[in-house]
Order: sequence, then structure tokens, then C-alpha cells
Amino acid sequence: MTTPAPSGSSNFIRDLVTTDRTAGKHGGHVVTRFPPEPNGYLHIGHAKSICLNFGLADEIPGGKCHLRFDDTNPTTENPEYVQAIQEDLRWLGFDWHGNMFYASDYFEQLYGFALTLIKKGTAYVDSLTADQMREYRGTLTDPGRDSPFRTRLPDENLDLFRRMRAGEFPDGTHVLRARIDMASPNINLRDPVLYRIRHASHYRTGTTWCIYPAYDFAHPLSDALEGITHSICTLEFEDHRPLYDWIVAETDAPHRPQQIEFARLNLTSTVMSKRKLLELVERKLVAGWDDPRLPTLKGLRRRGVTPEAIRAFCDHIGVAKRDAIVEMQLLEHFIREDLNKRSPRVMAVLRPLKVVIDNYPEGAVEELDAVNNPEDVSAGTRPVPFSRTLYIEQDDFREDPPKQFYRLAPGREVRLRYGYIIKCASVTKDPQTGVITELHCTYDPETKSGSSQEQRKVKATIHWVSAPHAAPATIRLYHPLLLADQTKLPAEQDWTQSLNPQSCELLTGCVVEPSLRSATPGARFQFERQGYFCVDSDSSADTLVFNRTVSLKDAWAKIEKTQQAPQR
RNA sequence: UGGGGGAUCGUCUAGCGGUAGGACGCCGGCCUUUGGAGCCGGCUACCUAGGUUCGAUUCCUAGUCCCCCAGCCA
Repeated sequence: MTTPAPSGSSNFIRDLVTTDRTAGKHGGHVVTRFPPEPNGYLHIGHAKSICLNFGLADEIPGGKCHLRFDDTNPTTENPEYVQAIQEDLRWLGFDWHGNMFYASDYFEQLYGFALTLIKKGTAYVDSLTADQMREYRGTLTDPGRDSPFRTRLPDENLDLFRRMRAGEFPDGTHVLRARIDMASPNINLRDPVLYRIRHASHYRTGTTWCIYPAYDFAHPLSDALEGITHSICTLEFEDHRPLYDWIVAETDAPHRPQQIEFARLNLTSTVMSKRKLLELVERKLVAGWDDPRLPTLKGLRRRGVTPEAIRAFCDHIGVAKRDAIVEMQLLEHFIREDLNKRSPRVMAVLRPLKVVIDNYPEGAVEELDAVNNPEDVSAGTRPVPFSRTLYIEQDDFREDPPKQFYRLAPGREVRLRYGYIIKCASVTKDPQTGVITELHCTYDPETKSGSSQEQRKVKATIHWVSAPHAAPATIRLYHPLLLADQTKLPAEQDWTQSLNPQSCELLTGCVVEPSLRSATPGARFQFERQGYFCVDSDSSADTLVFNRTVSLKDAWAKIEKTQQAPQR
């Protein structure tokens, strides 16, 4: 049969690149590029592109992938993002091997290409206002009209353009446009703007320039200058391709890259647009770019997601041209799959319920042997203290247990993980509120884990933490950023209305086993029976702070849900 | 009623004229000192209508629906 690809599965771009390479196109070389604009943080949508571009370069002998900052707009870009993007890329596990570039480094060459066009008569300086230009552009169905300045001669254009560069004109007074076709059915070809005046300081070139190249001009030429063979971008640039090709051809650029488009990643119940992410951060609707609820790489990292999980996800979602919305559950699947193999298991009680084991000797402490990772025997074991007073999860006790509830209830038995079988003898309640305050149980000393004395089976095993040894913790549970019910909001309504107000659930008063006292930020664990958690950067010696990365699959929750569903 | 793209299980995705495969999800079952993991089984898809062909998801024609484009953003 077929041998699986080294990484990722076959897709139309991979096939095309392979075909080109074997056909000897571009001398058999493959050079891709990842061209972020440093005006925001990278998110998982970028990861798809990164995995594609760097993945291609890595798997093809001699293949290269450049990192290029597409920094042609001084008003939105800044070095903080340049730094963060590099960090995220490295964290994801990719290396540009020194091939890091900036479109701003090409400004002089780009200017030269513009001069070439002007001399040839295929670019001109237009002095219409932005509003006028819009009017002249026509509409989707009506052709545009020529600007009265379209007939300016090369010499005048040259003079004007040089003076634009020299700073003689204020913003918005002139632009350089390509002279293509104002009646083109493709609006991108109706004399697109190549340069605009911006008296703004650029984070790299300072005030050296006051004219800046537009994307449609800078991008193809940057690709050409770097010898990019396959310029992979998203679908919305598809109808820019004729322009891309026009620019490269008309400027007699040294090399002709090929633009290929694919569908960007969309994920359910989250936001992926740069604009919305920025808005969330600026309006402080989230804690920052690294808020664990965000699909930013920084957010995912802080949440405890591994780069391996993200890469596995990107490899499996495929690359195609149809618009798609991937279910968040698929991402979660890859997160669980990765974390299951590598996370040490520990016990933590999120919502504590006190349990006193009446027949266990007061003051006695036993060190029980707990397995660190059943998926990895080499992870070994650790001692966990056991005593007369412990905490169990409130959810693991029901005074009036429903059908199929196997856990603790009055008169019922459960096993304490790594410990003994206990039986619930009585329930203590607050006389005022009726709330259960503690449970009294008895243990069977013959049932200690690992002892071969008795092999009694009970229906359930629950986790616990010894009260006198417990370390206090604060735990954050994350829920979808967006409300599940996205029923058509009025078009003009603020999109943030669909944010889930309960996306971050803060749990205080949690208790975790003492071995966690030494856990440092970034450390990941599986809290047995609950999920994968990661020590947050807010964690301190007195209070540990954990973020839930993703819950474990919960069979009981499903049963309970169907039990609650209306009977028919 | 301009141009550019796209339609395959609920969701992603494979297929390149030989009778639809994988993953997630869902539903059963086994196993289990995590109701986790693992294992076994099942579920459901070619946008529509014509045509070509022995044979069409693949080719042709005509429709339908969806996405993108009217920034001096990228």
C-alpha cells in the first residue's frame, strides 16, 4: 500500500510542489516563506500556515522556508510583535535557519522597481482624494473611470514620485498607482495603489521614508527578491494573483514565484480574526494576548497546550480550498492524546468535601505508593500521604445517588485511589443551611492498594487529598470563549455580545497533593479523573495557580446529561 | 444579471473513470484501582438535473447553494 508521508498528509499544495520539484521547475529548488505582519500575535490559524510552509521546507531535500516580516505599514507595526512572533515560531518547533527578512529592508529596491514602472509608463502618480478614487473605481458591476491624472507623462510622474519620497506632500495628497485597466472586472486590477504617503515613523526605518509600498506591490517583489518558489497564502488573495503576476512581470523581477492559495483555519466557539483578538485585548475583555482562553499561540501555551499537540492537529486538519470550520473537539483530541502520554498523574480536589475516617488512628500517617504515569512505567512512583482526615470531590458523593452513579453515597463503598476501600457511615450537615459539611466513613484495613490480602472490587475509585498535608490552590477552568448559541445576531450588533460571560471559572479553596508544592510555572499534570492542568505564571509559593488545559473525557457527565434529558 | 473560488458522513479530510477510505464526534460492548487510557463493533456522505460511458464522486452541460473582492490594511 501507500507509505505514509513523513509528516502531514498529502494535499494539493504538497502535490503541486512535489510535481514542480521533480519537473525541475525553479531548478528543482523549493523555497517557501511565512510572512507575518508584525501587528499582532500569532494564533493557531497562523500555525496551520507555519506547519505548511516550514513543513514543506523540512521534508523536501534542500527545501527552505524564510521568515519574513511583512512590515510595510508603519502605523500598525511594532518590534514587540517581531519579538513575540519569533518566540512563538521557535516554541512551535520551527527554525528559519537564519533566513529572517524584513520587507522594510527592501524599501530601496522596491522604490527602484516603482521607478522602472513609471519610466515604462505602467505606473502614474494620482492626485485624487481617497473619496474620489473610490468613486472612480466603479462598483462590482460597473466599470471604473480613468482618473484625470492617468495621462500624466513619465517625466512628470517621476518628478512627482521623487518629491513624494522627498516629503514635499502631506499624507493623502498623492499615490502611485499601477496603470492597468480601470474597466477590469477584477477590481484589484483597476489601477491599484502601489505607494502611499505616510509621514509616520517606521519601527525599523524610522523617518527615512514617508512613502510606503502597498502589500500588492511589496509582497510579490519581496518574494521575487528572496527567490521564493511557492508563495502560499489564503483564499482571499486569490483574485490578487493576476496582480501579483503582473507586478513581477512588469518590473522584470529577477525571479517568478508562484502564488498558491488555501483555505484558512476556522475553529468553532472562538475568534480567530486579528481585529477581534486585538479588540478583546484592548478592551480588556481578556487578560492579554496570552489569556488562556485565546487561540493565540501564547494563550494556548499558557493554557498548557503543547507545541506537539498543535502540530499534530495542523497535520491532521489537512489543506484544501474549501471553507471549513473545524470543531474545537478535534483540537482537544490532539491535546489529550499528547498530554495523556506525557503528563504525570497527581491528585487534586477542586471542590473539597471533608471526610473523616472514624476508625483510622488519629495522628497516623501512611505513605502510599502512587503511580506517576500508567502510560509510562519509567515515570516511576511517588509517595502520597494518607491520614484520618481527607478531602474528596463534592461531585463524588451523592446523598441520593441516581441510577448508574457508582461513587460514594450513604452506606456505599468506594476505593480511595492508591489507598483503601471506605464506606460512608454518616453525613453531617449545617443545621442552618442543610449543606453537607462532612462525611464520616470507615475504612477496611484489609483493602490497602497493592496488598494481596483481599481483592475485593468496588464500582468506583475516587481521588482524594489528605487534609493536613494538602497544599492550597486556585484553579481556573476555561470554557468556550463564545456562546454556543450563535443564532444570528443583528448584523450591526457588537460581536462581543456573543462572548461567553462564564468563559473563565475561578475556583478558590482547592487542595492538591503535597508533591505539587514544588511545581513551577509551565509544569503540566493530569489531575486524576479530571483533566490536564498547567501551573500558571501567577502561581506563587503560598498559592499554587493552575489552568485547566482540557478536561478528561467524562463518561459519567454524559450519562447524567441523558438522564436529565426529557423522557419520552 | 461583474470577477474570482468552492461544494464528499454531524465536523475535518482522502479519492484523479472501476462502485466511497481515514480522523474527530456519536451509539453499543469489552477492559479498567482514573466512569481516563486502551480494545472491539456500529452510525451516517458524493449539492441537483441531464448527458458521455459497459461503468461517473471523478468527464461534459445546465442549474442551485456557499465564500471572497469596491482600504491610500495585509
